[in-house]
Amino acid sequence: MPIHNNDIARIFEKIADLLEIGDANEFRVRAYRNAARTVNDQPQSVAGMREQGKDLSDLPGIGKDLAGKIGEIIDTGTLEMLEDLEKKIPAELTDLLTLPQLGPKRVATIYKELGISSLDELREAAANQELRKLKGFGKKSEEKIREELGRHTGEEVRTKLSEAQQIVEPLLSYLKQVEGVKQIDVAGSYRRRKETVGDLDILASIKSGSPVMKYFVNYEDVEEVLSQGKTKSTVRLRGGFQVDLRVVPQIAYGAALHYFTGSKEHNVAVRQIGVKKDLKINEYGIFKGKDGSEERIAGRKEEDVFEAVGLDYISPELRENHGEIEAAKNGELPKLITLEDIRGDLHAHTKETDGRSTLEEMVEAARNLGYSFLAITEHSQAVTVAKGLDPKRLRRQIEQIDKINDREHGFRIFKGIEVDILEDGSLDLPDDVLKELDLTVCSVHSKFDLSAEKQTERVIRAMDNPYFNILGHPSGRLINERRPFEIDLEKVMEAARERGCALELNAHPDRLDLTDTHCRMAKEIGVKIVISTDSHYTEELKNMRFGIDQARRGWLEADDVLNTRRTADLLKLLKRN
DNA sequence: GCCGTTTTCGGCCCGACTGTTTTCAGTCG
Repeated sequence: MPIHNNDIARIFEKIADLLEIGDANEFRVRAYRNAARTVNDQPQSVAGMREQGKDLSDLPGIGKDLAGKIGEIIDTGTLEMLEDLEKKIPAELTDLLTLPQLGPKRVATIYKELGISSLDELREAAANQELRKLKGFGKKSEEKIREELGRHTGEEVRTKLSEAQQIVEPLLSYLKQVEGVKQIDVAGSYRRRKETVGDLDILASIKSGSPVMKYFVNYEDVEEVLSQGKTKSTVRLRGGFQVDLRVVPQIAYGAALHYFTGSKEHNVAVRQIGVKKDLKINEYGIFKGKDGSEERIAGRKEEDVFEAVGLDYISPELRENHGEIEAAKNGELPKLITLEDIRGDLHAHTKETDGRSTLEEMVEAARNLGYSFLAITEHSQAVTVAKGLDPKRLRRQIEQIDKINDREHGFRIFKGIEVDILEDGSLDLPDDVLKELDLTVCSVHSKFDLSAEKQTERVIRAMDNPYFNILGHPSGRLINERRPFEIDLEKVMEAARERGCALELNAHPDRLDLTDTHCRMAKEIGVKIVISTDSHYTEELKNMRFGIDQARRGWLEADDVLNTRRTADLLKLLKRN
């Protein structure tokens, strides 16, 4: 069985949890967590890297010891150290850590004093009022734990960015209207435009006496106030979404915005540079000098933070400590793509198949977005549930588009198709109809369960067809719903570059397929990307924004993306020889 | 357990809020 990066990461996380419950050195614990993150963030399989003879201890936070442990996991599927740990501390105890209120210290107490190691036992003990007798616990803690056990599902839920946006926007405009609110922003992973967000961090600066905290905890969607202070409150909204509001003085707003935007790893790295320059950086500003004689030197603007440590301004999307700090130091940050760079959309459906808008409506909507082109790419015949097009119906659509194009000025409808890649790697429509099109989006919609080797072969064989232009939603994943299918995207990207094919970054917020790390891999390999919405009705064309977010997280520039080109240049690029 | 132009030992980011305390530990981000 191949060992995936997240198999390794999970083992390291488990070790970190168990070590922490066992009261190990906190930095040793952190080393395991860092390693888990590093491994998870690799776009390539770490097992594959090792097979190619790469030295894993070159990876950040992986030293000789952890490189050896990774090797052991790859070879044996497990780790002796973990098994030894589990002999001393029940592995189940880590389930208890998933409850808010319970950290390693209290879990250890519960285990030592009451012999409890599972959620069920904990539920019983809470019901029998045994927890409140423990040192460091009381009636309130016990009640909270009981409550949390009631709602506990066992799985971490991260909300899709698009859903978070629907929650944030009304809340933000509500808070903006409160008297004395000067500045307000959403920070955290939402501001970094991560594809999913855990909870929301809102930051505000106010005139003294502003009742913003009171308004916040009384917002109509608040289900429970989890904590409330002068500068920080936390609430849970109906539906379970957790929101923090932090209030900081205007003079520290920039420092706080940087601090709360994160990521944590990025912040730590920036602070470390600060420490070397004898600077203390926290959410209140940037301070020079030793304890006791500190002098604030900046913090009003976010730019101040970067300037103080000698870095170019780093866009929130890049702040993951994935090399952006080094790039900023050397003036080598990418000039990230923006929504304004996009000249059109290359993946859209209409009523003719499974869409909900007509061709004319889609074209009008695209024009209203300021686009110069829109590709109509219906499903092909294999996708029967979507009434996919056979050659005859596709030819009829081609004629229809030609007619509209004849009377359109300054706008071009591209004749396209989203053609299925069949199991044997052939395309679902014959070449003699594909050659009449401006472009093809080629997608896998069936046989998701092939081995990585077979799936990779299937897709690359499809690319051998000279009419293959763009690989649609390359991994097939649906966020929180369907895992990506097994495929070696590195090989696929190399094959695509050699053949002059592009990969789609599907901008639909449920897909966002490619991931940010894969976008970056594409850039490094030198294969071009197309950002498309896969719209099924006019309103969805606006999802381009989420694709741009993801592309920026993947370090993409306008030049890396084909649908930033002028119509004529793009048509030329799409012709393969 | 990692890391290094303060380099092989000794650091490793730092503050708010809560509950249980009676001056602070634990949790969280």
